[in-house]
Amino acid sequence: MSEEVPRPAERAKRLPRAVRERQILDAAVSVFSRYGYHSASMDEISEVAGVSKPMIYTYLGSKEDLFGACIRREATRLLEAVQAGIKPDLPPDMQLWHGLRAFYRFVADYRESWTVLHRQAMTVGGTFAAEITDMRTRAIELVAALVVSAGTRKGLGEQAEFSGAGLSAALVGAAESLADWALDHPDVSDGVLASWLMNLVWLGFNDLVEGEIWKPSESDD
Amino acid sequence: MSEEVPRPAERAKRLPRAVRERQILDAAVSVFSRYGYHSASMDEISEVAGVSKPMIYTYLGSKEDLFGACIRREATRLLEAVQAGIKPDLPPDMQLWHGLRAFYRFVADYRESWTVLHRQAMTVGGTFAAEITDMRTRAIELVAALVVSAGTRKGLGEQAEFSGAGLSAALVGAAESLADWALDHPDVSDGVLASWLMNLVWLGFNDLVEGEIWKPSESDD
DNA sequence: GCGTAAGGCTACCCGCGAGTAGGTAGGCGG
DNA sequence: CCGCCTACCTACTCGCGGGTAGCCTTACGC
Repeated sequence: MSEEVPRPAERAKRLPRAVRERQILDAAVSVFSRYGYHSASMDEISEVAGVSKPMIYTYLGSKEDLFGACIRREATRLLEAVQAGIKPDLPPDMQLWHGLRAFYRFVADYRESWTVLHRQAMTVGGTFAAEITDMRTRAIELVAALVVSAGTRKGLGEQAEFSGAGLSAALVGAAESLADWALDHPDVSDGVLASWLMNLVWLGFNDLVEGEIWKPSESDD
Repeated sequence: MSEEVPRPAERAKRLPRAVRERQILDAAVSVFSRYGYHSASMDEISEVAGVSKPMIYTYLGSKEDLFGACIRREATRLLEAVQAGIKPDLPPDMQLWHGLRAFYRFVADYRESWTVLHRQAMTVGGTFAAEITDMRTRAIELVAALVVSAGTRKGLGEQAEFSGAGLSAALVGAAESLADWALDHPDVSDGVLASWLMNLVWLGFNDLVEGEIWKPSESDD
């Protein structure tokens, strides 16, 4: 049988480093998103990647390094996706709406990325939690800027700024939570999700800005 | 020195089982809340509890059992705290407000409990995640019932019910996120937190119910 | 006082998984 | 056609931490 088998590329061999790194990161994100940082084993990641364990260590370093690389890649993706969706010269509510749509589109398209970023990254003590918290803080501040901008534009200054940070934190949490909910309801489009949130909070903001506030009907307790 | 030391309870010894179980659970909640399930070691828990490791195993079983016991105790505490705060014969918005206040009071008083329930319980694959998700779902359904009740009371039926589940998920997420935010701002009282949320969402709901809806100003894209 | 059961401990086992040593193979310059 | 560098693997080490075997000791009943 001197005939050479004509398909030597079934299990692709001898690929350039960049390609392998991509494969490894893809596998790592997938495994981390399913099991979380601690329960994920390097053996399983290497298996999913179709690569042996030492490859991972030579290319991406330790488990923590690998996880960091995942986090950073997915965070960048998310950030770029949202920024690409925003049109900076629109009024605040439209900016928020477009940002939300882009966000939900991203979550739907890359659910593993979202899971790793949102759920798993907090479970690794130390650096990554801080990094994620930082990203989240920036998102909150961005939203707060929109809200305050809308507030001052309408003339209400002090109160909007005071409660702005808390409200924005709440809004970001609402958006995240709705994203998780949407994972179980894939038939609901990103436009509908964004609209729900806008209806929920923006009308609330609007009323606040107009000076209408809710307060307990009787001041018992 | 035949004189007996009158305070034999400095390093208390030979305590009844119920007391030890309490100490162990307290220590476990504290350690789990700091490090998460996987990174927490039984050795550290035993050290914090002031008790040796075998005690934990004889009294509370395996690590997973111990964590389960923590989750269940803290969940019960939270549930009872919120239920104690609710007055069932008030109108929906007041019920929600009282529930929120009780919730934020609990989070402030037992921040470790909250951390374990909210952050760490999801990181243990399987049963506990399901249990927590279940609790959360019940909370969402409860809120949804309030919202729909307020909606139908005002005459709007179909639309409120349709988006009710998603909106409630968002609201619960907002409440949780604001709870996390409040952990870093202990000077903000539970009443203020609850009021912020009410202003944010209830006014939004109100507008929805009244038929006023937000929509993108121009239907580009 | 003295048996006995319940409270409590020290000192160990052992599997799992992160990380590595050292060797093989295939392509490319010369 | 030959060396050699780089892609790549098999097969190991080793420490951490969950879990346990077996022993000590104090209080209390009789």
